[in-house]
Amino acid sequence: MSVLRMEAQRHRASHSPHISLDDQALATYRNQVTVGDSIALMEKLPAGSVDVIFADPPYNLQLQGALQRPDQSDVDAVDDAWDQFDSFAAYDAFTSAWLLAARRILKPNGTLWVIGSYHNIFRVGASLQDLGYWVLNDVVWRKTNPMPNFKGRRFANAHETLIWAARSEAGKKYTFNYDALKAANDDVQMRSDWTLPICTGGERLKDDDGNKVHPTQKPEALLARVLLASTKPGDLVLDPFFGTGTTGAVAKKLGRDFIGFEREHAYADAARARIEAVEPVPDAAQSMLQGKRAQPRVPFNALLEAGYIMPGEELVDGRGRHSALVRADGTLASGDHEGSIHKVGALVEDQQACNGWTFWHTKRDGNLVLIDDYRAEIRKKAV
Amino acid sequence: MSVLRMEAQRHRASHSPHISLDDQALATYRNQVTVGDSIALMEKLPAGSVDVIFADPPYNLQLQGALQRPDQSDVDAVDDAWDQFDSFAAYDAFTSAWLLAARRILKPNGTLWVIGSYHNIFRVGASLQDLGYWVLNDVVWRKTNPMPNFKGRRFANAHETLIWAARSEAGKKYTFNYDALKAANDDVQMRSDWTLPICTGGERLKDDDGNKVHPTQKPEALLARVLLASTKPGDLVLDPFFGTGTTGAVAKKLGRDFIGFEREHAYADAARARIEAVEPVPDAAQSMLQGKRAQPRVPFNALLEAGYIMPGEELVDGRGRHSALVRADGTLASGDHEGSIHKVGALVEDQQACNGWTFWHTKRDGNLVLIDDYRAEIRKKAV
DNA sequence: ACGTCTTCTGAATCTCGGG
DNA sequence: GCCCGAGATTCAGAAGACG
Repeated sequence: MSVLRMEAQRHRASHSPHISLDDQALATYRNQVTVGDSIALMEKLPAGSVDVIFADPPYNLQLQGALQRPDQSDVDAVDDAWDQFDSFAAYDAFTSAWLLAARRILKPNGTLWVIGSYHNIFRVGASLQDLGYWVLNDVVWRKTNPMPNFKGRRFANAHETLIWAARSEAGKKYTFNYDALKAANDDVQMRSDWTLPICTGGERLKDDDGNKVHPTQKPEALLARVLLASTKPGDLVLDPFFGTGTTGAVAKKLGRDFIGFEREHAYADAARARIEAVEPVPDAAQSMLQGKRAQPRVPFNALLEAGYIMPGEELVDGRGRHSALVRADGTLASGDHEGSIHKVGALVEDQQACNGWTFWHTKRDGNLVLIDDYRAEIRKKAV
Repeated sequence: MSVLRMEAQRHRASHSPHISLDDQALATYRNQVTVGDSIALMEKLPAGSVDVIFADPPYNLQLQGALQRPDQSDVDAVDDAWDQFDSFAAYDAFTSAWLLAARRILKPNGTLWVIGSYHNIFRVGASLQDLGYWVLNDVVWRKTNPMPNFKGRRFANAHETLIWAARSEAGKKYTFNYDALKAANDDVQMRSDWTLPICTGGERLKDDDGNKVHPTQKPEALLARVLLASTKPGDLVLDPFFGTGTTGAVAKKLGRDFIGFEREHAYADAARARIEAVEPVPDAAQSMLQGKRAQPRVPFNALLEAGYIMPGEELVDGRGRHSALVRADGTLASGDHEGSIHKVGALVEDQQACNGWTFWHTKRDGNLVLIDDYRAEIRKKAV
């Protein structure tokens, strides 16, 4: 919505006797960032007035002590007060309350998005099902550059989960721009897993000291997919945990209206300044949707999983001077040496490094087959 | 476990008075597929007897007999909110019941895997958190070849979610083969998103008419990753919803023991035949890459005792910025600082911590030799 | 200007054995 | 259960430093 349209609407709302109280309430908050408690503010909005709600609620991370990287530097933890809850019960009560308030103001065919991690997303998902929302998809945001697991005790937490739900099972006429998404995705229908980098670089809001303004700012590309998938131009999008306003910035860029509720003045101020600077671009949709088509990484264990190589098989180098046993865990063993295809290659050759892909071969019908050839085949299939 | 070992164990269990009742119960079910109700069967197993549980529970709310109302009446397929809540409640009761039974038989440091989709995974996740399980990761199985969304009204459902949880927050010594996974993944740590094809082709069990035996047979590669990540060879893995026995087939192939519980005779029969045909990988290929944490500890003193380092000698760091005197008692002294190789390393570097093994060097013929190299030699001899 | 090397950082429930 | 001390642990990408 243009600034002119915004002004005109607010003018009507406050001056015309023909405008209902409901419309006035909506106009008060439309394209504004309002500081306050989300639930109390949502209760001021008329029922059935919002097309889409995007919510990035506190995750209830329950972090224990400090965490250090292997180089001894400190990890900047999300230790803010707003993420602290006494118990799962307290978190559930909070979750049900805001989901209930959100449901009242959603249009009958409106949809809700919530993002979370394993700390909270099961609570959120169960709550919204209990309240009558109808899950349409869970969507996985795969991070290209997640924070690693520094202590090597778990899988690297490389994704977050979004739930996309209709207001109710009856709300079957929700907006889903299937064809636009498909066209932007090289004519393949959009899947439930989205591969996107986290928010860094120039997009990340920093204060004067160079510190990040918000600990969990989401990338605009993520919000762009959400809005382009589930809203039409001119639709009204509410974000009850507005933070630094990624939802508002993307909404403005894509010609959608937004309502932002945020408890912290500092975040709200940053969001206002940020959105003010956003220029709506007519063709933003196309550019924002294009995902990167990186060559998929195929690790050695994919060859075992695909059946190209069997555990217990022997690999040899091109000149037949070295051999190694393929173990079921996807590692090699050769004499005293064990490790990845690269490490064992380096060890048997007594070199610092070795590209195992172009070093090791299988024996097939008396011929040597480079394992890199299998990788190429897997890549071909994976597209 | 070999067939011979299996037979021997069952023989002992039934004939020797020295075998406890608990051991007898375990031996009865070990490497067997047992038909019956999972919960009732789990209650027959001794507490704390299972290393890992993998569960692929039913989630179809309407069609499962287990999900009848308490009065045995069928849940009606009407879609009003009350009935929805009713069926969720029934599903939650079922979920809590099997998760509780599973938790009793898990070893204190055992872990649980559950796989599901957005229909049920939020219920499962919330339930297991409520019961005291401690979530370690949620893992996303990205399907390379998912079924498309035919109606074009949602995103293609291209993934399923696994939850990996410890029995409790206290169970910190769960098995996680970090180093093996990393080596098999081209020396990059394994992430929480796994890209694998669905179960098709020759792996998919078909009946005589060419129809698939089980509607949701999981790929063996998925189970292989689960077991390679969280079990050791010889561990005992329970699958309470065994289906056509992917868990058992992979367990046998990788040298793990399994217990399979399945309600349907047809699935159990198919699973038995399938597992019977499985050939375990050779023993040598079953051994897994062990990381540094698994290696025996070598005190610094051992280097002095073995004559690699002499008391009175000087150690230096790699960049030649610090030096320390080796004292006869195996401690270092550097300026005002004294203590272990680690403590003095940290003190001279003004860091919180330091791995002395990879910090200090001896000077030999003008070259620096890392003291960790001496440790490696001692470890090699100790074998 | 250009390429290379170094430094920094991101929603994180992040060690383990012995006394 | 607690406390203490040994010693193990990171990937991608942006930005800055340096030659």
